[in-house]
Amino acid sequence: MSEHKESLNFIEEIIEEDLRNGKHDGRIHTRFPPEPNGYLHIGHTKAIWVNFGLAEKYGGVTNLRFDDTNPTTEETEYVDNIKKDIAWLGYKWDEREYYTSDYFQTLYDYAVTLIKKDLAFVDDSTADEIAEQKGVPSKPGKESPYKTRSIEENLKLFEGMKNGEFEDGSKVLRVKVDMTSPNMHMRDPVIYRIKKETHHRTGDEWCIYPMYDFAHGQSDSVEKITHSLCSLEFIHHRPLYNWFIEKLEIFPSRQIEFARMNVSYMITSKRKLLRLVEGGMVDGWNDPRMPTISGLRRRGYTPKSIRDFCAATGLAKRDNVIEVELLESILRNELNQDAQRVHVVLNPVPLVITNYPEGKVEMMVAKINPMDEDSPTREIPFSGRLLIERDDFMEEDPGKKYYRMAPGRNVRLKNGYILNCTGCTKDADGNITEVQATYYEDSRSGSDTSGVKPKGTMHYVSEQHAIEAQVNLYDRLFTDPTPTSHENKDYLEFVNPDSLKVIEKAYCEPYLVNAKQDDKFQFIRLGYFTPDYDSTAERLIFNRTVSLKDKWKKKNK
RNA sequence: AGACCCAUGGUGUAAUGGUAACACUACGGUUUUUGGUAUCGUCAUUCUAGGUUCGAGUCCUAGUGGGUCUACCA
Repeated sequence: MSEHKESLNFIEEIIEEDLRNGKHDGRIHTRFPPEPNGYLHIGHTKAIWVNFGLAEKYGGVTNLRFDDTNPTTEETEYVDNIKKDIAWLGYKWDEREYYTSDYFQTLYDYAVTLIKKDLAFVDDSTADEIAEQKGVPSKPGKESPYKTRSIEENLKLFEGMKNGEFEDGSKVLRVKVDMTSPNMHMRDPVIYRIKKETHHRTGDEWCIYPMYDFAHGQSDSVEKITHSLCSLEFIHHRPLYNWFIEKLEIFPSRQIEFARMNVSYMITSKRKLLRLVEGGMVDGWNDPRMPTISGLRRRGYTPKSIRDFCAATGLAKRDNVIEVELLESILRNELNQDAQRVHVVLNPVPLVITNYPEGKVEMMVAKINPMDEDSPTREIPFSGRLLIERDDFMEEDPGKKYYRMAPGRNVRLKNGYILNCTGCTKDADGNITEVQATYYEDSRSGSDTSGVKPKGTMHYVSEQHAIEAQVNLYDRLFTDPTPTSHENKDYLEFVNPDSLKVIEKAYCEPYLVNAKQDDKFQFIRLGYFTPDYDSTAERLIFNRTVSLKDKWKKKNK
């Protein structure tokens, strides 16, 4: 038996080595630390997958921690949405729901410790002055004139800051690291600032708030996080992260950075997404075209498809733009297995079967999901007057590569009969108002003895039995794979004007009256659809999740 | 400009010093009562130049290219 070695990503290798060395007694503990100031999007799913997924794989656990150190931007509403999104993705944090704001007292005490060790000082410089002191990376910075304050004075002033004795912006607490470091984050970074604002959880209890660098790593330590997995843009913070662990002598969590995931035709900048929402280009943060988790959910994406996508795209440190086609492929793959098949006609033209007995109705029995051996069946009404897609008929036969209806052509109706097209009727403007055909009586689906072998198969609905629905045809939001990468062009110029096409009246087979929220359908030959949040039994609304692959359409482009 | 990170088909990820693999895309077949699915095939002198080695995508050096950082945001 040969040992098949599973290939590991670089973080799994680190974890396995730690496990081999018995580090932290073999404990794996990660965290996902969103700031509750916006909605989660496709990019966040990677970080969620990494932190939750890796802990799960190695028998560890993951904390959900809200990094709420900035009262200006954070709101409880976001907390609730973030929890909903993560739960929907299928990850559990049980009772491990934490808030950095829970540690405000601990963090304050840590700061006092640093002051006592003469490693922190209160600085009266303005933000501009501090920036000036830090200078540029290529030249050493200048020391703050306040850096020489005594420990006692610093202690007193910091307490004063805490007690609200000073105005916003008048003082900050800084740590004494290294003003000559080429790493700007090491140039005596600010760790506390005054903000007399109401915090979503601590209210007015505090008026000083720790900065990211003095909150994140320390929270990791407090929670005994073993592996703090974050995206590459934090790599320059790591020396500081480790500096605090060393100086504070706290639990040595380890920060490991990976490349964030970018997806073509999507953007993830909060600010840029906000412009779409505010500009009315989309219908809110959960518009089915948005890359937000709530948008993807409304669009009909499944949690599994998103998790599988994260897994399929791997983990590394190089910049990447993953083609949406991969996401769509994974999605289609899942939906193909699970979706209920139905007949829906989006752009109808009546089809009259001239030799079909007047008033006759037959019920065609069809599998709901042909991919499933034991699929239950449904009944599709068939009659002499049907609706078919306008695109499925051509008055002039375009040649032998064409498989659909044209005068003289045979074509199979899925779950129906084989037809021979005889012609069409047009109105005064030349628009086709009706297509005519005859049917082969012995060609019924399932008991076809006609011997006729048509090349094409089409879907239909019986006109008198059809139910109406609104159908939203969503397409990608941008016409360019990387809309924000163009120096001279605003990304809004690439907003796809055809990203939504609303079909007010589509015609569905009766089976769809029972469509429920979260149901996944394949409209045969058209694509995958799911009921919109606003869909009701009285007024059905379907969103297109993704179209079917269509070689024919592609060929004819 | 300095420091840091990165460099494998169109895209993404593998190959853990032993002759480039997998998935997606694209293109071309076969099958098919969804132009879907399934299935078969085609698409790379591993950024460049030196070096170490019997042997280098992998290790070393230099170069080139791309990214990141220079917030009282996270």
